[in-house]
Amino acid sequence: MPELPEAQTIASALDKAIGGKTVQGIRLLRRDFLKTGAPRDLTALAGQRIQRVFRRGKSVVIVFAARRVVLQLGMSGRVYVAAGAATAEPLPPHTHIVIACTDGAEARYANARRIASGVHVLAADELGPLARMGPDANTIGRAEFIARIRARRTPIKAALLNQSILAGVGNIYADESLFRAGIRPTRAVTAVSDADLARLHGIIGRVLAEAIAAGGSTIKGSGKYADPHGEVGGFTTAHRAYGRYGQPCQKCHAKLRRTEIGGRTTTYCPHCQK
DNA sequence: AGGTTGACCTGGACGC
DNA sequence: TGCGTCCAGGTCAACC
Repeated sequence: MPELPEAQTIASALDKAIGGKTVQGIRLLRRDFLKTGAPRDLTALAGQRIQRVFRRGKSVVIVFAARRVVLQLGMSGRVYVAAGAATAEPLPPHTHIVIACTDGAEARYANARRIASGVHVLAADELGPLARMGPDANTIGRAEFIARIRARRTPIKAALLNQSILAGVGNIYADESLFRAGIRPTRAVTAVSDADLARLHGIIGRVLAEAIAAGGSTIKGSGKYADPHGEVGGFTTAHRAYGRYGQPCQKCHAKLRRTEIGGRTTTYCPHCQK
């Protein structure tokens, strides 16, 4: 499930592969993935130059002079790049958009599931789904982080997952950050001190930075993530909480517990996380 | 208005 | 081996 580090890895690879290049043609293979804009808005990008590709929250944004194309990856979104002879290879399953550049490079957006996924073709000054996003979780300042979290009256984990408060944190990095901070995910924001929020802010920044450096996390099973070159994420082995319920805590050896917050499976250590 | 819940979707893991 | 069942979860809409 691509969260900020996985989206960052994809956006960086895509920027390197097609940034600055001119589009020869764009194919839309499955129309119902287009959430904003018309199919012809997309195909009309032929001949246009891709200025750059960047990440915002968990989304990948492809920038043209007069348009932006936002790829929401959802749970199972993947992007592949191919160049030269590789473009002759069959398209990966569930490929919905193919962007071919004049030099032969190709970017392919695939997505097996339609959950929380979609493509938005926006005007250059239009934000679309980006308008609802709070600041990126890896660059937000400490004071603003504390103020935005403080404004809520929910469990701390629900606040971290809320993209309008903070963009980019999903289930994996919420569980991992709260484990490292020793804060129980169910604890109300009102019961978390400023000092703990300040510490959590630093930990989230470090966890995301480490995950980006490792190329993200790959979870076995549905929507198995890999970067545009097929490399799986290296951060998975660093997981200490996510997906480890029933296994011993790596700090205290207590059995990790599972609960549910906002409909998401949540794993925590009943001893280390208060 | 903020908080919470459920729908959406389908591949893969797991059990018999 | 093959079938059935369950689980995963980001986003949005709807409701409280």
